[in-house]
Amino acid sequence: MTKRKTLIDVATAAGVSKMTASRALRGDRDVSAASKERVIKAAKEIGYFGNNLAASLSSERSDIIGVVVPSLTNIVFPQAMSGVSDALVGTGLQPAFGVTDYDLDREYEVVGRMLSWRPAGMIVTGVDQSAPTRQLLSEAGIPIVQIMDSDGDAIDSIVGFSHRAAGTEMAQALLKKGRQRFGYIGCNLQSDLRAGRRRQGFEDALRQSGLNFEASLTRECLSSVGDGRALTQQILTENPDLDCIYYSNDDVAFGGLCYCLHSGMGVPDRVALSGFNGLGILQGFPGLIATSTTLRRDIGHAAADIIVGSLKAAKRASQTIIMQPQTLLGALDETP
Amino acid sequence: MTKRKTLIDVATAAGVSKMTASRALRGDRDVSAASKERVIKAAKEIGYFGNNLAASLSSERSDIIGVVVPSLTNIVFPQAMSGVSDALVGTGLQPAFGVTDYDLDREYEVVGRMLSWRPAGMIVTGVDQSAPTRQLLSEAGIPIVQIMDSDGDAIDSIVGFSHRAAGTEMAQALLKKGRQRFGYIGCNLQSDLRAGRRRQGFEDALRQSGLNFEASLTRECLSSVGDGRALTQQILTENPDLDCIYYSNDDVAFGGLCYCLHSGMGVPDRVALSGFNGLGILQGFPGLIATSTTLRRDIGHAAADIIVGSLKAAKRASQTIIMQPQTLLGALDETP
DNA sequence: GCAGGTATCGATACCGGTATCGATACCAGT
DNA sequence: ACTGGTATCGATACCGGTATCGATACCTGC
Repeated sequence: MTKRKTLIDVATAAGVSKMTASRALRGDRDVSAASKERVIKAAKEIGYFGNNLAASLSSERSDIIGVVVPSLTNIVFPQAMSGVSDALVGTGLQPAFGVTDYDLDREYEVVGRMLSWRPAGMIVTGVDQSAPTRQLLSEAGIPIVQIMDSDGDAIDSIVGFSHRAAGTEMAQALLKKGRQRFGYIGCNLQSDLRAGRRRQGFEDALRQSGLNFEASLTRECLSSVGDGRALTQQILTENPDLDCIYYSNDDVAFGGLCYCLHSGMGVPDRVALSGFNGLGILQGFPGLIATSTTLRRDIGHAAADIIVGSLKAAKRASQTIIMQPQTLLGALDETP
Repeated sequence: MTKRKTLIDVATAAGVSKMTASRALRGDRDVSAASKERVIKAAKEIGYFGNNLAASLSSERSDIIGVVVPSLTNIVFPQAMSGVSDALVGTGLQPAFGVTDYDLDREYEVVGRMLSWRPAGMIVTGVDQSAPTRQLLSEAGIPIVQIMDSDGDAIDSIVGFSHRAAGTEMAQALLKKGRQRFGYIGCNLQSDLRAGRRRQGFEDALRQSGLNFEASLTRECLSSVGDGRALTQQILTENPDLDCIYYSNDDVAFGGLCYCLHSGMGVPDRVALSGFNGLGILQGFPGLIATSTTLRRDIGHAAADIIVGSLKAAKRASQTIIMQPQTLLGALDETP
């Protein structure tokens, strides 16, 4: 490969100093229109693309926004990332994504490595960071936004909602519809603390009515839909009297719905199914699964906006934005 | 915020020069065990996390692997990213993801910006890059791997398969099962060139048997499952004689299955449905949709391995790995 | 005791940009 | 003609690390 082009090559080609070339390319002032044009033309001709490393090192700032998510295989996180990505288009900022696999030590590692690229801001998922991670973030001196969850202490800003409250609200809605015998099915609860909080919130509401889950199956899962189907078969076989099942999320609930449809069990009359997220998959059988719709894209978008805003304002303005999930009962709503 | 710690702070704290500190932290040779220990201890105490910008600028290399995908909302790409991410754990390399939204100009932009971080390697999706993008990549002097598609010219290495062949194979399998009246339903074909190639391959096989699609509905979609359901209703209403529908992918096909189950149409006896990817969602109704299973995670993993390997070997060894999809007919296989 | 080798360390020169400030040229106003 | 101001540009000093090479100390064998 040929040596990579540097700013000096551009400057030489344009017949100016590298400083003038630098200014011209960045649209800085103090450059005549004529030089500017010559430099830009020269840069294009020799195929110059700059070196962010040097630029950021020198200017003590980069245009990277670090985004840390626990998983890529749960579609809600890519959707949130998508919102971030969209919000940053045209701002000159660029997202960089990192994955933690729901592991707090990995998260520390990933955050540390990201910070060492001196990003302009960071977006991290959830509020359950370890103490060292929180310290890293809060000492970084850049805007930090925690997303997807508001059941905890803020490092700086938060865009999310209370999973606990979402669980409670869903339980209350189902109770109001006369459901009494509840089962719970969950996947990956070890690591997914937010799903655990939803369950807790749900349980709280049940207890307030003197009830509790009559059965509960939790398991580390691979295929959410397939496992949801299998676990639903198991729970309904072992507990044929259940009239409502709360799932850790929509994927698993949808698997349950597939089982019920396949075995001819009436949904939601005979047994009501309730998930979480309002995923697109539910459109396969509209209204049959009660869910809480969460605005993942909007959350990602809003988080990015906070960072863009506080970079422009050149000051940290911590804020907390709650994007309340909406409880949708679907067909269940039409029953008395 | 307090001034960020630099290597000099660590060196001072440990009572050595910054050069010795640098060597100690990187595990370089030429450092006594005693100094090494003191430096590492000092670094931990003052919370030093390095500055990748300076390190990479100076050493002319970074530990970033750039990964460019067209979309985050189509689950197959996050799955491939996941494979990359896994493969890089423990290698000291770090993935950085970029999104193009299926836009060739955005792709050029994203690739250019990534390259200006001087990554150690790049993984890009597909083989349909624009000429300028290809030039950027091939001149970067780093290992490049194109993934997910082998129907085109390689820049360097390729890990993928022929979508065209996959379409052909599926059509042949369905023809062999006696299907004769085919419909096609596709979402987002404008941008998803690979889905288009599958359709072409499928059509090729039909023509060889003197057949063709009797009906075809394509549309830019939002919710694949929901749109698949609606489009299937439409195509079957307008063409009640179809005995097989090929979809652009499994999501859309699954929506179609939901419609058929809901309206009591026998699948696959009355009408066979065929998708692509072997998604987990199919486990909701195992075997009812014929599909081609693609190894997204493995593709991502293999691509990352190629880069890791060629970095270790310090030479570019272009290779092409074909991970052939497997055509699964499911329940259809049990019909004569 | 001395030559030659090895282990350890630090001074110095970069890497490729940007910030800063001074130099130069040119203009208008008096 | 001279002064003061503005527009344009370049020399220089960094940013925070790493590569290189020379310096020093210590050890070994004869």
